[in-house]
Amino acid sequence: MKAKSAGLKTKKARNNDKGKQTRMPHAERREQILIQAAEFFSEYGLTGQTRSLAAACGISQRLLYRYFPTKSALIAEVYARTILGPFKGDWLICLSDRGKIMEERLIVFYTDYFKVILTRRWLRLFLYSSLAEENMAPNYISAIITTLMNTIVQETAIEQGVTLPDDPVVIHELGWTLHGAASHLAIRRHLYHASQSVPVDDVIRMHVRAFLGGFKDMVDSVTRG
Amino acid sequence: MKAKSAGLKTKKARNNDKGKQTRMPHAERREQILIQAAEFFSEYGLTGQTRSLAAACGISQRLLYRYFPTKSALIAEVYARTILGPFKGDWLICLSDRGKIMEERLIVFYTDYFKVILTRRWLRLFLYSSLAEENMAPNYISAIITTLMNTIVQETAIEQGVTLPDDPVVIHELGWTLHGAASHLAIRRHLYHASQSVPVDDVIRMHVRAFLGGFKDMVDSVTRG
DNA sequence: ATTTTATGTCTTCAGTTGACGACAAAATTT
DNA sequence: AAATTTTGTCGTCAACTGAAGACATAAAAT
Repeated sequence: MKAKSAGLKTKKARNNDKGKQTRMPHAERREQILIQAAEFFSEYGLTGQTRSLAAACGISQRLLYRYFPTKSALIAEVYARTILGPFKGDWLICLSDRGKIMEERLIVFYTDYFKVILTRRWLRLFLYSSLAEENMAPNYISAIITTLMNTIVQETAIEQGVTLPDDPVVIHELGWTLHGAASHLAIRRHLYHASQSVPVDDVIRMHVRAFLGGFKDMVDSVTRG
Repeated sequence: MKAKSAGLKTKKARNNDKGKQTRMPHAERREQILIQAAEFFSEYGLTGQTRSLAAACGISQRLLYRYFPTKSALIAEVYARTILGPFKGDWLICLSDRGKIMEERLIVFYTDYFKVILTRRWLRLFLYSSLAEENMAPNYISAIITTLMNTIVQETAIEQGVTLPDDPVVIHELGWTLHGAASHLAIRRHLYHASQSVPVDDVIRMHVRAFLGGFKDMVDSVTRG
């Protein structure tokens, strides 16, 4: 059952499909494509076809190439926006605010982080990219995450009066305990479709308390062995 | 620079490429393809091409279709073997062995689990599958993981004299704290190429102690709120 | 030794896919 | 209003891709 020459509608006929086929200013159209592309590639992977993407945008496939020289150039820009864009600068400031107890800081931060970063779209795109290119993901975000981990672990250690080991890699690893838990919560919810019956905020609070409650034992574990 | 008609070697000539082109018994060849396919699809994703896979196997593309009716039938079998195959039945027994303290049981289990299940191959294949098909992964493993989580949380609660909430979903979620940490450790190491300088066993021990040390607080967190 | 069967390759096909030349029309400039 | 530029589409190309027909040959059965 092939479509054969069904694509013979006049331009007017096709315009009727969507109501308006108005000509868009450059920046606006580009924006629209980038937004659609983020959604599209995050769902279907980086191997998703340009024709499907164009259809999703309601434009011809050729038009994509007026705005981006190649498919991978488009993907690179989508990645830069979707993955790197949403990181907030003031997260670090909030995490270092000793006016509040660590539990509150962490709960606030991870609740926000989960909502802003760990969305379905972000996660899927991030995973697709990480799987496809060995060091696309890590190179870009490692600096941010490193700082984040350092701040969290250092602040927690200060609050609990714990002495940290010297090795920065170990400190990093300590922070990943909580960060990994949050990340993996997102993977479960967005990718594995785990039960959503327990509210995210509750689970995050649980993880934060487990982290703080187990922090001393954890540090002991790596300092003594 | 195209190969043009470079594929004109006689069969003998091609045989020399690999030394032996011996004819294999059915089961053996099938086995070889499945092993190569697991490696192949885990590296290049489920969209990896049958021609490349055949090349990796050192056989013609056509031959794949003698052993598997379609590409997706091959993938399904690879998935069943690689993802589901390596689960060990006696893990549950070890975890329930009250002759040992929980810390030891958990360390032994997760060290083994990391080595056996959370390999690069397993992880990548699992993620590719999860991304591609909404509920391929969860349906297959959910039963196993559920039992695992229940056992771990229940045994820990007994050892620590903690009363658990009734909601099975919450209990599930408690267990995922540790399980997610281990899984995410694997993601970091195998996918993001994080530093490997701290031995896996040490990190796992750290996570287990953090889990046990924070368990009471965590349960309090979900029972009170 | 001859027939049969299973293993394996070459070749081709129909549909896909990134990319682009050529053309049409709307918006802007002159 | 005419010329120019920009936005947009159609059609096509060459390489790719899953699948399968036709044929060759090694191993096993008769």
